[in-house]
Amino acid sequence: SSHKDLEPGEFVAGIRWEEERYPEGIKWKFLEHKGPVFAPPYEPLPESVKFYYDGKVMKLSPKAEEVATFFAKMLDHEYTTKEIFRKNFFKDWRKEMTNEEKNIITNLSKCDFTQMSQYFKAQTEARKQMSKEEKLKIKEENEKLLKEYGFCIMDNHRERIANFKIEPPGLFRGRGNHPKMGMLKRRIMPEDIIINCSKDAKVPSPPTGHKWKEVRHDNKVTWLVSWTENIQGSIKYIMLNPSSRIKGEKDWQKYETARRLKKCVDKIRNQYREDWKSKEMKVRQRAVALYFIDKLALRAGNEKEEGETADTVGCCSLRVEHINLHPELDGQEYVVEFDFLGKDSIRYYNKVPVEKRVFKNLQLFMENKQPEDDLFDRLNTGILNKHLQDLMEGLTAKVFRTYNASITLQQQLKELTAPDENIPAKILSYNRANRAVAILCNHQRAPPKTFEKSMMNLQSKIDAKKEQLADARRDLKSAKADAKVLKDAKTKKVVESKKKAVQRLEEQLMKLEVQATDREENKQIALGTSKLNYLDPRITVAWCKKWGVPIEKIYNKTQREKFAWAIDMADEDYEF
DNA sequence: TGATAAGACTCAGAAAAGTATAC
DNA sequence: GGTATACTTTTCTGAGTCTTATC
Repeated sequence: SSHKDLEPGEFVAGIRWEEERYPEGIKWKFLEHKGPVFAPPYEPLPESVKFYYDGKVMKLSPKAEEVATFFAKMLDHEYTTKEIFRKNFFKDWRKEMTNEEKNIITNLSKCDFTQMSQYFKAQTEARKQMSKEEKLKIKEENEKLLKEYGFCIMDNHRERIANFKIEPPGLFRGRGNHPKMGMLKRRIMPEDIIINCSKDAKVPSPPTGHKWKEVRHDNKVTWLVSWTENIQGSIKYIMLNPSSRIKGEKDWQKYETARRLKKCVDKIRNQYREDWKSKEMKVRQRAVALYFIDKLALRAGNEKEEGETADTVGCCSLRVEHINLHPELDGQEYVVEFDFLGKDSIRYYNKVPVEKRVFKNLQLFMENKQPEDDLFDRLNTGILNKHLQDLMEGLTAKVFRTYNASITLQQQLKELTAPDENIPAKILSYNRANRAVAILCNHQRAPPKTFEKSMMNLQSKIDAKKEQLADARRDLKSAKADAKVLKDAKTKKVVESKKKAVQRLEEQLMKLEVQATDREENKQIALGTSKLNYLDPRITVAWCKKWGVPIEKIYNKTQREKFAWAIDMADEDYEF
């Protein structure tokens, strides 16, 4: 099928993600589902598991006990030692205590949760030791639950729901230095739940003895269920899986917007370079910020309410303290040194040579400011995006990330793929291209705990393989010598088989070495996020087709489901 | 009407669960 | 051939972006 140049939503018979157009803003006509699955009720601890306060056994009321178990389960984790975590936890825990408990338990440090903690560890261990039959039984129950609650009907399709289970109560763990860490995430009840479905659908029934907060029929949104969470007061949603029509189509649209940017990006770049010279400070700031977003793939950087979240920034919210200007550094002129915490408190550290004009502008923006002042004091994401909207319909700051990620993949694949390499080497090239994007987008991960060890294991495998290969070569050599003397069919055959053995070992060795390189280069880099969210999957599909690499080598089952639209659509000459 | 808050959606890495491989 | 370990996939839910509603 060659309909690669269709616009999103354009009609092609028989292909589900191109099936139907809706009027502006309408997301569906029919929606029916069974509602959410609630967290299992709290099971009180056995009598034998004791809690001690100030060295003395103390029986806790069920509510206080439940919250105590949340803490006990996290005892091994670093954040139970953090001041803020402990303070927040203790404050919320006390709210769940009876008056009597409140009078006794006044100091968290005097609480001894070790028995609880050991009890849960033993339970985890027991779960691992379960018999095959018991494990199978649990698996079957999960499948039954998925079958009943994990799907919905949206228009003419049965679609997988992403998160049909309600988040269980527990202690909030933010990322980085979150001021609310340790607070109690309360149990969500049917009375908190808003159900969204179509008027002609069967409304899901709430658990016996309960009522929904509300049932609404809003086909301008895609969610099925929502509730308000108690830590930040924000709304949580149950939505569809990425394999669904509604998500797939949106994903496609995202990449089409990025492709439209490709057509006008040169013009936009010229424009912001002009704007570096503007008389208006606001315009200059906008132009420098946009330059960063384009060149460095920074996020937009919305304002955040102070004290409500970890202190992280994006481009527009950068502060003076986050950059350092070096007129000269390591033989390069006009270097900007970035050091700040971005989304999820992941550190962004980069030394970037910039154009003189950008450098001079930054000096100007920083004049007479304190470290904690905004670098771009005349700019925010609203102003920036409004400007971008004028440059291209649908253009916002994040489109630059998508565009630069995808174009980088395409370029890198072109550059790195050697036509006569074998499949494993091709896959290494793909991973390297993917890695270039992950580095651009600053997608990092904590090095795996067993990284050093697993590297050493791999190295010893390589060494062993090298020895095998040396042996095989020696054998081949002596077989050849024999053949030279004897010249009979039998010895010739032996030479052939020894040759094959050497070849096979060479291939195996090469595969291992490739694996080692790949793993080493990947130590602190997370490839998943870019693969899933930034790279136009059609580039990958085309590359696989062009070089005969099976798509399964690049995308696993879930990823193939998510990118089904692209796998169907792109042929080998697709260009982003 | 424009600033702000609420709402809806995408994107994020850690951890748990599942599977393959080594021993 | 069974079990421990390593590696991969899935789940989880927090943290962003951007749009829409509200005062």
